[in-house]
Amino acid sequence: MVDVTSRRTGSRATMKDVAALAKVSLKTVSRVINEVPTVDPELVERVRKAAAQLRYQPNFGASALRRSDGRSSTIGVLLEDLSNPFSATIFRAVEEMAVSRGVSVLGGSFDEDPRREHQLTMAMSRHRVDGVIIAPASRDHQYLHEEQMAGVPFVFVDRPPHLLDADLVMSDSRAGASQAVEHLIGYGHRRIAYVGDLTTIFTAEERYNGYVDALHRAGLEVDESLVARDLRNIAAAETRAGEILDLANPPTAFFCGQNLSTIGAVRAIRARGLQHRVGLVGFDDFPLADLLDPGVTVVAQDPVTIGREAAALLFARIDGDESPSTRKIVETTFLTRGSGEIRNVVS
Amino acid sequence: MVDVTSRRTGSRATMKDVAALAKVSLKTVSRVINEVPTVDPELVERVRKAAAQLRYQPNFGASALRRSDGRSSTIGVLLEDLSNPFSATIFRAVEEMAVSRGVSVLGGSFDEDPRREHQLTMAMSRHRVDGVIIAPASRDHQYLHEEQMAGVPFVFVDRPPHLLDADLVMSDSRAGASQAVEHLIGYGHRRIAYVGDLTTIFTAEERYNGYVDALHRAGLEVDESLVARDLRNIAAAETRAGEILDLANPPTAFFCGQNLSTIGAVRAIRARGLQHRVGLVGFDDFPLADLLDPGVTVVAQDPVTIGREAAALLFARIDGDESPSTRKIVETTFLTRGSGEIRNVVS
DNA sequence: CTGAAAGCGCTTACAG
DNA sequence: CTGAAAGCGCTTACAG
Repeated sequence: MVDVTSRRTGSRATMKDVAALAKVSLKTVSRVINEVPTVDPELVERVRKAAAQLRYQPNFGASALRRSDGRSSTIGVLLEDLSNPFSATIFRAVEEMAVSRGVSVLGGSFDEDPRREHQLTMAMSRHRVDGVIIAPASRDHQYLHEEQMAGVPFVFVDRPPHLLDADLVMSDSRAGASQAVEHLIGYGHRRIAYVGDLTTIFTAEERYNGYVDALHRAGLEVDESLVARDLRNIAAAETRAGEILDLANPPTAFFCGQNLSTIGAVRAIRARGLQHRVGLVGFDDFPLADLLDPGVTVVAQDPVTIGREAAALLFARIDGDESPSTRKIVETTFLTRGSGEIRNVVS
Repeated sequence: MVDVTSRRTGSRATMKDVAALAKVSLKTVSRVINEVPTVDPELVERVRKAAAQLRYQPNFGASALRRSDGRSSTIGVLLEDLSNPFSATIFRAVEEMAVSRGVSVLGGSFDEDPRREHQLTMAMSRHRVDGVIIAPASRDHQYLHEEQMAGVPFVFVDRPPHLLDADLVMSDSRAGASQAVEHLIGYGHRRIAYVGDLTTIFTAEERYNGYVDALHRAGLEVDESLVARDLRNIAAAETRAGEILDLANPPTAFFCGQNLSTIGAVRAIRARGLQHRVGLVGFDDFPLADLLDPGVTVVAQDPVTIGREAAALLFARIDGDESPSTRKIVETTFLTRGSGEIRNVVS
């Protein structure tokens, strides 16, 4: 049985304790723990036994403090919102690569708040992380230059660095958005609404630009009454999409710049029973999009690849890669499921 | 403009540097950084200025190494799968409380692999985290007793500790499952299938038990041909649910023990066009469940409250609360949306 | 209110 | 192949 009365003693075995038990020097214990090959096998055995007996766990912090490379075996992954499937999938992809290297991951969410970005990156600095993967909320990243100078690599995901030289992995938002809108135009739509995220977000801006590009290329004007931006969440998107649907001259289709915007628009459309009459294409896929009626046509991003590529870049930098910074574009995939293939029969 | 050529110098200001610039002792800098009130305001000002000028960031690792409480300002949050909305929501709830205390969060996913649980908890130990919130994959947690003895509190979420005395926050799976099955029985169903997660998972077991309880209370027997367990993902659940639907004597309703199982069953039912004829209630809510046709009736858990309560407990323990361990049950909510209110017209 | 010395647990740099 | 000394950046325990 377990002794459940004694909650804590506060003691932890150190290398010194292991050395004493194994009757070797502290330095020999250090060699064994760090798997330095030039140690007498018999001593290795003694140290291993003593370490196991004392349940010795090395102290990463103490180790990092003294070692020349200062490695903490920790990285930071700071994204928009870890409970959004896009961020969560990137996080998991990074986590897999980190675990395989024995590296732990500090996670954080910005919720589009630049102050929180500063707060969390500062925390990463204080923890002396070996590197950071970041989807920034702010639009000025000069302040991270200090960290880079101190040897901490940054890999940006989903949004590019501004006034900072750093690696980047993201989707081609503008092209993907254009493709989506052209698809709707191809189905006869001329009045296409736009519902999107905060305009401070680079990708939201790009997706709006892609929407405008496609309209212009088709000789169509942007009708401001059909444009709803700066929508932070599903509820806001639903409300604004509803208002647009209730216009005297409503749109025949929607392009939505982000997964929460899409879900909000879907709700507004369904609330009015228009889901089989109003076209819809969303940017970024989401779970169950194919199970709705109609299925939701989307420009799917590939967050697994984004996360993997970002992690691969980060660990290469941590391992000493000093080559010029990279800008990696991950392909989007157009998934037709029904909502984007509703032909306009009005005009 | 930013100098983007120099990638790193490797240098970081230390307290010593700040002390030299401010012309005070190292100890005075330490006092200012730690906001000890008894420092001459003029010296505080000088130190603050010097620290800002040198972009000084305290080294948490070095601080933790020397301080008597050994605090690293880090906690671990180890869950089943951070990309599942249930885990992700718990993580975010914990993150909020941690950020407000200036604590960073190490995140990890077990994917129901006990070896990974050992690996990640060992990593937490090496990072000397101040506490851990854990939804364990293993069924024997004696090995964590060492950590507890060293003063690291553990709060279990979703699954209870076994052979270990620790706090717990979870839903009442058995009661919630019973309620769901009784609901289906109330709509005239007698042949109710069960589709659920790995039997090694405590909650999966409990939800199955709740299913059996409800059947027995209604005088019904468990028909093994209608029971599908140990399903790890949506695809497996879909396949098995489909096989059950294709039986010569199929069920008239499903109870599903977890969100991925539910989604798999929904897919199988829809693939056969039976969504308005076969009843369905799932355990654990998921995004868009209300937008499906019919909406999916669920026993909703409250991961926000689970996360908050777990974090509150953990931080209380970190702050020295030595009271006996707590077992906190968070209420589930029954959400009727249509799929569970399909009346059995067959028998 | 301020500071010089010692030491947290480990790795480095060196000597044997 | 092994070990004694010094030091990473900070806080403690103490003296003034």
